[in-house]
Amino acid sequence: MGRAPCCSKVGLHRGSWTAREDTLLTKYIQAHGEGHWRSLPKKAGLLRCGKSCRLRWMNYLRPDIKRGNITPDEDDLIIRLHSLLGNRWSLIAGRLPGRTDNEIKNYWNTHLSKKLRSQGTDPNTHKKMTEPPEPKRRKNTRTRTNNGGGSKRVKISKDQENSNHKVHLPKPVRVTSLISMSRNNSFESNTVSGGSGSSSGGNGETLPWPSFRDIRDDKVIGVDGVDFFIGDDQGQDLVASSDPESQSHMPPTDNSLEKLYEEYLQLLEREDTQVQLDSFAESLLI
DNA sequence: AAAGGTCACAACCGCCTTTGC
DNA sequence: GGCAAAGGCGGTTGTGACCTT
Repeated sequence: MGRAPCCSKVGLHRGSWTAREDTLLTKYIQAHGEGHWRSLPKKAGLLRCGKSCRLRWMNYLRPDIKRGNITPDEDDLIIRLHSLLGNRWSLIAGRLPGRTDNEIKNYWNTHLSKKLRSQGTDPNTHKKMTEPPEPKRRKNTRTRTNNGGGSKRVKISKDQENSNHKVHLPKPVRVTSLISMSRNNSFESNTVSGGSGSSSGGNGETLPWPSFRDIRDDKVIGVDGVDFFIGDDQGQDLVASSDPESQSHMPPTDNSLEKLYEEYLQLLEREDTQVQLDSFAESLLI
């Protein structure tokens, strides 16, 4: 039996959010905090589905969202993480402070998958494709202006595209300060094909990634002396964040990720890969 | 200048997981 | 243990700006 919809859709607004709706939602969350999404729209005076409110907040209105370019470093990290985690966008986003899963997912679909293909790499398997990449379709020199609404463009010259430096003008920051917010991320699944059954999950290939346990309780796990912070790290780049305690919750450095990734790759190259990876995974568990 | 195509991204949808009773 | 509500996730779609012809 199917579940009832999260809310009655009769009479609810859909589509793009207006500035007024954003303001209402922001002010309500400033006053009452996140959560109780189902009842939130009514209390906040919004004619929106609770899920829509949550999505709008998580992907756009949160103050800790990093606006602007995805840096080459982030670019590289996304590719690496995707090779390990597959289409687990929330997990990937969890390692990129200030970035949302939706943003990374979109960025992957529109930029990185094409980039990998152009390099002769299958974006699903991250393996070299036997066939040469399809000839490039015409490439636009286009203008993008991003003022926060819908799809706007920012000018990208051909030189910029070739040099792989995309230009994303900062999206407007609508909120200056808020009560501390955190996202719950979970590392509960250890396979790419696992998790949501509805997910096509890339190639369905099982990746022996360690089962990072639920990270709602912040944990630090160590591998060969390298500690990995597992937990709420979203506040790292918060401009408005002045909470020293939250600042102590630092995400892993790129170096630690690099090290973990290198170790993972080494295991993949060994003959007894599965056994090694299993023990590798176990070593990450507390 | 107009039409059609392309692209990027916000938002939606449906399913799964977690939580509380 | 079973059920329902709530939260969360990933895939997909809709929209509008920009580009090419």
